[in-house]
Amino acid sequence: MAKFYLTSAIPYVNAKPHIGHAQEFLYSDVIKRYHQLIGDSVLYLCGADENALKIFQAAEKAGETPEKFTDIHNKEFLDVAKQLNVQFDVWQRGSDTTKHFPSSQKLWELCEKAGDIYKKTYTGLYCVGCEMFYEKDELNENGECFEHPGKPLEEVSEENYFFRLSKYQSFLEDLLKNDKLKIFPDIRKNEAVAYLTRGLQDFSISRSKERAHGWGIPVPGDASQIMYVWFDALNIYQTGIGFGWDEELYKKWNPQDSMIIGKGIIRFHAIYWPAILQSAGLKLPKELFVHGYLTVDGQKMSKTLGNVVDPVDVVKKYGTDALRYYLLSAVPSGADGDFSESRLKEVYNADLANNLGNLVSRVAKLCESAHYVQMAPTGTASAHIIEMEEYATALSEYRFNDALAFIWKKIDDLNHFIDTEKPWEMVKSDDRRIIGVLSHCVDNLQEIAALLQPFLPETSDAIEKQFKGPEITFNKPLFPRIP
RNA sequence: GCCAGGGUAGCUCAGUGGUUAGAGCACCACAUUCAUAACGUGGCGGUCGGCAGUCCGACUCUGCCCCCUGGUACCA
Repeated sequence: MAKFYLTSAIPYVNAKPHIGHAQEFLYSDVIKRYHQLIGDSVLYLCGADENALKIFQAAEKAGETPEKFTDIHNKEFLDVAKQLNVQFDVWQRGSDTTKHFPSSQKLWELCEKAGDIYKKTYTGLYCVGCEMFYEKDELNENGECFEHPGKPLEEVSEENYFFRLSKYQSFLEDLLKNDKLKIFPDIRKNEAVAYLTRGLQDFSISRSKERAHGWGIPVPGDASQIMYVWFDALNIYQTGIGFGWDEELYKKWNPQDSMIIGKGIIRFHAIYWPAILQSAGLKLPKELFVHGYLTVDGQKMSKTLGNVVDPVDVVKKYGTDALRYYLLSAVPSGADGDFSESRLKEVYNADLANNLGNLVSRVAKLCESAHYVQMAPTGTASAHIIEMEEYATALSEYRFNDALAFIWKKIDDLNHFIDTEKPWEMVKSDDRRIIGVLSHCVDNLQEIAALLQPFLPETSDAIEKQFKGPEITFNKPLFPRIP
C-alpha cells in the first residue's frame, strides 16, 4: 500500500469561497478518492493563507481583529467543503502559532544555513494609503494608485531579506524540463519553463514589522522583520504533516505526491517552492496539476458585477452530485471553463436524469418485476478499476472529464444492451434467459457505481446499495428531471 | 512588444495531405413504456477566422493579416 500525500492551494481567507474554490476542492477530492479506491493510503491537506497584510487590512475594514476575521472565513471554507462532500484530512492555518510558526522558522533557518538568505535594500514606490508598494504599470497615468488618486506615491527604501533563487536556475531547469516535477497539462509546463528561460532573480522574503503591523511570522533572529507571506504559505504544506513538530509523521507523508493549484500561482509552486525545498535539503513534490479559471455566463466573476456564484446556493437547488458532475465534466480539465445555470440544467437532464438515473430505474424495475435474485455480491467491482486503463490513465493525468466520458460510454453501452435484449418481453413470456441478462445489467451497474465513486460518491453509494441484492427493488429516481 | 495556445455545426469540443468534415448537447420527426414523455431510430445543421501560395489535391503544409485567451516575476 503506497502513501499518497495530496495538497490543494491554500486560499486567502478574506472572503466567502466561490464556485472556483469549489472546483479546486472537487479536483482534489476526486484524486483523493481515486487513490483510496486503488488502495493507497491518502492524506489530503488544505489550509488557510492568513499572514498577508491584505488580511490584516480586510479585517480592519470589517471592524474585526485579524484572528476573529480569519476564524469567520475559515469556517465558511470548511462549510462549503462539507456541502460538496469534500473532506480535508488536515486543515492547516497559517496563523497557527504553535505549529506553523516554528515550522516556518525552521524552514527559514535551513535555507539560511545553506547560505541562501541575505540582506538587501529594496527601493520601490509606496502608497501610504494602501500601505503597499506598487509597480509603475499598476498605477494610473498620473503615477498614482487607483485606490488613492491625487495622493502621490513615495519612493521608499527598506532593507529586507532575499532568497537566492538565482542559484537554482539550472537545478530548476532540469527539474521541470525532465519532468522530475511533472506539470499537468503541458501548456503550464511550457509556461513555467519559459519563465525560467528568462533568467531568475532573487526575491524578497521578508518585510519590516511596522509595515506588517506585526501580523505574520517573525523572522528568526531578527525581530524587526516578518516573513513574506508566500514563504510561509507554501510551508503550510509541510507544517500540516508534522514538519518542525512531529518528525515521524513528517517522514511518513513527505513529500507531496501531488499539488493542485490554479493557474495564477504556478510561479510559486513550480519555481519558488522547489527551490526553497532544495535549499533546505528537503524532498521535492512530484506532480503539479494546474487548473484554469471559471467564468460565470461568459463573464469574469467580480463583486462589482455581482455575479459571484456561491456553491452552497447551487448545492441547495440542485444537489451536491449535480454540482460535482457539472464542474468535473462540463469544464475541460486544465483549461478555463464557464459556469451557467442553464447549462447546468442541460447537463443534469441529459447525463444524470436521462442516462444514468433512467438506466438505474429501468434496471431496478426489471429486476423487481422478474423477481430477480442477486446471488453473489459483486463487491470486487472496484478491484477491476485499475485494469481499466483508459479510466486510470485519464485520472493519473488529471483529465477528469475524459474519465467521466469513459463511464458514460459504459452507461450508453448498457442502455443499448437492454434495448437489444428486450428483457421486458422475457418477463412476460417467462423466459428464463432473463436471469443472465439482468445479471449482466446488475454487474455493469455495480461497476459503473465503482467507477463513479471518486466523482459522485453519494450516487455511487446509492446505486451500490440498491443493487447489492439479494432482492432488488424499484426506488424513486436518483435524479428527477428538471422541467 | 515578445512568448505560448487557440479561432471547425446554435453550444462544448474531436479530427486527417485525398472520395459526401465528426461526436455529445440543443432542436425536429418516428417509435415507445422495462424506464424519469426517459431509452432507441432517423433527421436538421458547418464556404473548418481572412487572403495568398505549395500540391494532381488542403480544413489539415507555408507566408501574411484579423480576432480571442494566457504568461511576461522582486504587487514584501
